[in-house]
Amino acid sequence: MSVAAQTPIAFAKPQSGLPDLHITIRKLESLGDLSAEERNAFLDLLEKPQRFAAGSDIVADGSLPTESTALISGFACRYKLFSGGRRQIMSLQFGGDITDIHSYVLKKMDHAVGALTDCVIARMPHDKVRKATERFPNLAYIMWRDTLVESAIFRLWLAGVGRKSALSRGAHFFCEQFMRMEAVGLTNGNSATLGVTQTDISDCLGLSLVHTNRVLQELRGMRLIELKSKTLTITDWAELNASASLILRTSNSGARKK
Amino acid sequence: MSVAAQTPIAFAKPQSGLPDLHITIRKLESLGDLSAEERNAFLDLLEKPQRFAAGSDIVADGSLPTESTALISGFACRYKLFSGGRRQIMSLQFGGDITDIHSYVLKKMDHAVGALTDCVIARMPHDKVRKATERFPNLAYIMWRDTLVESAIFRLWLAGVGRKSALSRGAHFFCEQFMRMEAVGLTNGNSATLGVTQTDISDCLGLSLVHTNRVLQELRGMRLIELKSKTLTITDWAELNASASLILRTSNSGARKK
DNA sequence: CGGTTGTTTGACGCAGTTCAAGCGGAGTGG
DNA sequence: CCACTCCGCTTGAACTGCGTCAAACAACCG
Repeated sequence: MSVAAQTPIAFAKPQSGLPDLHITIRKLESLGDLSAEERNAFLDLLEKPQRFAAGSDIVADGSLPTESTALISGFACRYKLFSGGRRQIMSLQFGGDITDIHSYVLKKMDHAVGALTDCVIARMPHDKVRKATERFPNLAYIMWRDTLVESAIFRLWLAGVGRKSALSRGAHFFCEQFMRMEAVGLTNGNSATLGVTQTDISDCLGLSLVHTNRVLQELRGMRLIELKSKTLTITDWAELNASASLILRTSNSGARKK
Repeated sequence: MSVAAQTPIAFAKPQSGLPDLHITIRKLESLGDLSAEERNAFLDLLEKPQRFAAGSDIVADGSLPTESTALISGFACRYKLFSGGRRQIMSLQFGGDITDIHSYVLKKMDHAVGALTDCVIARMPHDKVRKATERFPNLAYIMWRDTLVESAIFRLWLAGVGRKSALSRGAHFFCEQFMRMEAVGLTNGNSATLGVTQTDISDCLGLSLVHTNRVLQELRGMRLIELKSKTLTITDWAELNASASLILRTSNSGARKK
């Protein structure tokens, strides 16, 4: 994850095998309505797709990008690396996610974006973004919305890591990923391809790998999910949801009882 | 914290004892430059200040506010309440903070904002916000920046709760609050008034009250901070900072060692 | 000065971590 | 087609940071 193994393949060849850029539009339209003009303006922002190898950084921590990035296919994550190699993943990203509008507004990255699987991305130069949002304020508004939704997800994760049991967090994680993937058409019935390892999941949940494995086994044992060879199936949505909000972890938190 | 004890005092009397609304401008200007026109336009958004009693909700979880809120004085927090009375605080807020531009963009609150001490707030009706941001796009841009900075803070907290020891988290917490308060002029040398209880801090850190108390004692014992009767003094800034990034908690996280 | 809210201390328990080792599948080279 | 090697998954056993329980103390306030 430390070495950027960027592979800016020149896609002279036709779109063969290349995922559809329109997944970004599906994502934006899940946040608000777009006119045909706005759709085209957004697609015009996207430059020629590039491939990134699993394990490489798409955006480095501390960098000052001059472009934002849309993820077209594959799985990436926002993460922060600590001394001793400890990693906390702050969000999972997949097709349609814009991985760093932040850099357009905040300039400097306070975390890295890494490819968990092989990824295809499309860059969006900041100056083109500025022009487009000036011409179509609604685009800026929808991107703002996007960052706020992500912010809400951070709050949920924070609350979970802070106050929920490992099992609840796991249940929540699968609910969330499945719903987000469904919104951009990456699911198939009750199943979806979740191309991440248990190691990655443990860094999402703030758990050790060993304990994450045990949580997964418990969720499987409860017949709430199936997860093998990267295929996630939600077996019992209602119960999974219920487990996600259960707080098994005890804590004499200070919230006033009254 | 559950019952809204709003006290919309009619401030017919002069501003006597009322804190200065300009603290909101200091906050915004810490994020970007404002023209005199923009400053005035923003101040015009603010309605007559209201008082909220400690323990009451300024914005309720799940509500659909038609106004955003600027905190003028006092301490508030974003929080989420779980079954069994467990609470996770997602951020501390004080003078100058805009507690819910979210509601302007996202409509529905996914968390509550509660007053930890007596507070004075000023509402900003959404329709006035819309007009002002249409007229002054830079205002919208700066508010977007504000939400993104907050988002970055959420990520830091998440990483801390997920992967750092209790002591590190505590050290980080005091660093962050002090720096943020300094940015709006709420500090006095190395000291600041932090009007929150240890119970509140424990819900920020995702720790139990008892353990939070022990962390505080350790930080005091290390001569990094002093904290009594609501006055926080940073005794050794460099060491406090160093402790904040130390990861004492062990974890066989999956981040690739290589 | 009594009631209420916030802080501190001690003893004990457990959820989750660490250490260590074995297993299976997928590639890769001979 | 087998041998070798990663890499990811699983399991067991011991350990510990932090939570829970319980109780006393301190500070504030009308």
